[in-house]
Amino acid sequence: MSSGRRPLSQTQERVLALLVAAGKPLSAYDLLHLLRHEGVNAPPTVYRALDRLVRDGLAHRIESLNAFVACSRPHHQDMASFAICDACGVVAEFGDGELQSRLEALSERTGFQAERTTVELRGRCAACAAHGHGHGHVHAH
Amino acid sequence: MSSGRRPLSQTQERVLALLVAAGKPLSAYDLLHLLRHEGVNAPPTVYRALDRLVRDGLAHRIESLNAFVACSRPHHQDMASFAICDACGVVAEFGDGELQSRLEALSERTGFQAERTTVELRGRCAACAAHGHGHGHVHAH
DNA sequence: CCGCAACTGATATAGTATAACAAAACAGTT
DNA sequence: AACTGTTTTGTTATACTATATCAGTTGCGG
Repeated sequence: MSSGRRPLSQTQERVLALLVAAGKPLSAYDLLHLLRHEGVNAPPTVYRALDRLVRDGLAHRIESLNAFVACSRPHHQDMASFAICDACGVVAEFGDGELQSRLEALSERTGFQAERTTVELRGRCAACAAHGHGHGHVHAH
Repeated sequence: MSSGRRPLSQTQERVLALLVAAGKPLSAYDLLHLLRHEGVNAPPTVYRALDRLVRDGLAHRIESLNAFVACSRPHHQDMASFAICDACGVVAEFGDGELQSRLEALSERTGFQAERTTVELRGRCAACAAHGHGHGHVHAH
């Protein structure tokens, strides 16, 4: 039996590196376009790399954006939550123990067995809220 | 100045009725197929009706499913959270004041101004967890 | 060497969502 | 009734997101 996980493949490394470099969520197709000149031409390749990264906790999927972001706390494997600024696109990842235990308490009460939890706040980060970026929107296109 | 909102249009009523009748999340295209024989032929019609229902708090979007569900507590307008059973497809909506104040406290601390909050638990409801529906999946297609 | 598991390539297709424009419905006002 | 602004709908086209499928490859343990 092999103890540790397999190392990341070339493609997986590249995708992770691009996510880290971006510092913001990228869609699978954003990644695909960035990888075109490196010989990656097909969506499945990107999705498969992302699957692996998400499974290993090195990246997260942001459901409300249909996009992916590098994990900023790869060594923690607790529940991750996200605050997403709709003005500048920055995502802050946070782990909130109290939030987590609150949700676990809810599981106890209701018998619901959670396997995956999504917590996403959409709004304006402190900088953008202060800055008069009151009504902007991020467009990737 | 008109005080109350406009009443729902025919299409909006129909979409809401279908969501209520389903008792589960439906995708926009599920709704579109159900409405074809009533003269609705185009995605935008459905999406526009859904926009209205979501704006008014009569329906919610489930981000992790790309689907929509009727609000089970239309008179509350506080934060809604969802527990989604991946075995039977049932969605339980709950409002959790403590969860909400926890997230508001986080806003205070960080200066992040949340406009919209998504909380979604994916897993198995009590019935399915007990029942040995340990590994099933819901497929609409 | 063999077999297994993971990864990739490639093509096709399915599923989700919006842009843009014209037309009609409706409420409130003059 | 005519005017105005807003909302809704119709319609066409398109963009964006994601997976199915099958064949081929690579790496590693037995």
